[in-house]
Amino acid sequence: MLKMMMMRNIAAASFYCSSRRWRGMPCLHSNSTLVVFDNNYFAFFHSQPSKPIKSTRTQLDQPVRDSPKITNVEDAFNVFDRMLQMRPRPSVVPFNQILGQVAKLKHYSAVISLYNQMGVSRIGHDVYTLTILIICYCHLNQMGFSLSVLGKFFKLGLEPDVFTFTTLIKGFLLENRVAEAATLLHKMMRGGNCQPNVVTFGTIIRGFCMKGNNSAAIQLLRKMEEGACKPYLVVYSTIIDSLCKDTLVVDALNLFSEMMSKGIAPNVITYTSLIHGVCKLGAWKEATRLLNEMVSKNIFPDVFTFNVLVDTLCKEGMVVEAEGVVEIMIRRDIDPDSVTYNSLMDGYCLRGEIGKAKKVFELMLSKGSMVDVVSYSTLINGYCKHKKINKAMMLFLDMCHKGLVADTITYTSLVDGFCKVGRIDYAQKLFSKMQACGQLPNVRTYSILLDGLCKNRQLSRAMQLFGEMEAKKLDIDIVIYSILIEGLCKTGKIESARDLFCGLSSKGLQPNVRTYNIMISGLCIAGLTREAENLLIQMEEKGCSPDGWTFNTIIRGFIHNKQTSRAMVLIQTMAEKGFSLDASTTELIVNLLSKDEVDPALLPLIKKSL
DNA sequence: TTAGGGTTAG
Repeated sequence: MLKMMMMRNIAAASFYCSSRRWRGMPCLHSNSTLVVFDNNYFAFFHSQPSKPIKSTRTQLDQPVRDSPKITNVEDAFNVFDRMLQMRPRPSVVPFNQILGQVAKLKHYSAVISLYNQMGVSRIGHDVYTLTILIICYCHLNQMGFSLSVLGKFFKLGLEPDVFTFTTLIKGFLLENRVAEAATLLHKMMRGGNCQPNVVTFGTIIRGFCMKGNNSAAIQLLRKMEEGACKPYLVVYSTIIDSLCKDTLVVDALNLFSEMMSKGIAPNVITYTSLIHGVCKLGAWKEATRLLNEMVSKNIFPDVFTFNVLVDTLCKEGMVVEAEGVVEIMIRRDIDPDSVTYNSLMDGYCLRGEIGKAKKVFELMLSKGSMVDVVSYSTLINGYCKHKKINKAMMLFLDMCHKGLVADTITYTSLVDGFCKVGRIDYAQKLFSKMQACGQLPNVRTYSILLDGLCKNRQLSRAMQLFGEMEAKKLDIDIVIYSILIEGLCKTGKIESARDLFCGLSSKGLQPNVRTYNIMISGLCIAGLTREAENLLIQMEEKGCSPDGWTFNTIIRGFIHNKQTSRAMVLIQTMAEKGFSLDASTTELIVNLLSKDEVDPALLPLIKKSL
């Protein structure tokens, strides 16, 4: 209902956005028309001032000395070449500016290439050049090279500054090298002439957040508050975002209030994190409130905010509504980007509407350089999920021809696709190929291949793969154990399955409802219905609520083991808990009724449970 | 001219 309310607001807002009145008036919030629905005000879509008209002048039309804003790598290389041909040569500063702008576009390898060209053309380096180079190596997870650039500083008699060290700390944290990051921080603090600043501490706080250690992040925030290096918006926003990602939205909102009470004003990034957090919890009313609140402060949603809305709607199956949001973006002169379209494609794939997803993909292709690895992976995943492995492989080859590098997620989707069509040998080959191509399988990849092997009754290979995961010290989760327990149960190895199940707590893992259901099903198949029923009691005692599947499995177990009266007792319990008989259990009961094996007095109960 | 926060895929 709340979702529908939100969508009606969006739809209403869309109407006003397209009206002549709105288009002619880049209005302020105070002048805007409010869209009212159940006391919610959804004004932001038609209160945001229009963006200025884009200049048609290309980057190359502008003189180098104006420090042109680079918007793509091709322009960067062109401007760079022109500068190299200039006589006298420009100083190192404009070269640094180009390197910096390309780094901001996240084309780190291109920066390294430009840097090498500077060396060939005998253009000197300074602290800026080398720091930008370190940034690039850090983002490419090549800390070894970053540290060798640090060596260049000393060789050239240059002194690294707080920017250099902060970047190196970030690089260490990105590679999970926490101890080295801490050592560098302590060296800075002891050194005297290059003290860490608010960005350094912000970087460390983000490192804690990335590791899921919100309490350490908050502890450091408190220390900053006590000291001279006061936290500001970015630091608070970092923690607010991390709390939202961990679904600790109440804590995030409390920190948000605390931040504002200290006079620190939020911006669109802070609000987008909060909106994302509440959307993930399905708290649409709260999302609407936050959207209206930000607009009331003249903070307007940007492409990130809209993408959060589009993606959440798509994940909820509301792709038509998501398309509506995209239309609103376009009217608001906010260009949908590849993230927007990738979310839409995934939304269509989730609904099984691959044709529509393909149309979005073709639209992206027609727009030029919009299709990326995620776009291909999304569509590949859509085909794989619907057992169209040949189409998925065609796309995979196409992306390789275009020079796009398939990542772990792309390969994982394809491994899943091959497993789904029973071509387990191909799945295993692809699993090896991805590693040969430098893409490491993660826990998800392993879980998919393990499941494929178990479902194809290749249990010994599955156990071998599990051993590989243990040897690699991967973070083996309950999903992996559930797959193995199911594989053991289905091959009649109930003892081994029971051992694995009972050993979960010693590994610090809690079975979830799926794990219980698998074990209960295994016990029923083995005729151990009493033990299955005990497990039902045990799971409830441990706070894991059974679902309809749990009850139906045990009821079928009772019927198969000719324990009809016990089945009827459980049907009663199930009905009291609000669950129904599923199709296969119903079929068994109808069969019993036809053979007069059920007391007619129980008929009303059975009817009630259907 | 260099460092820190928000969006997508399994």
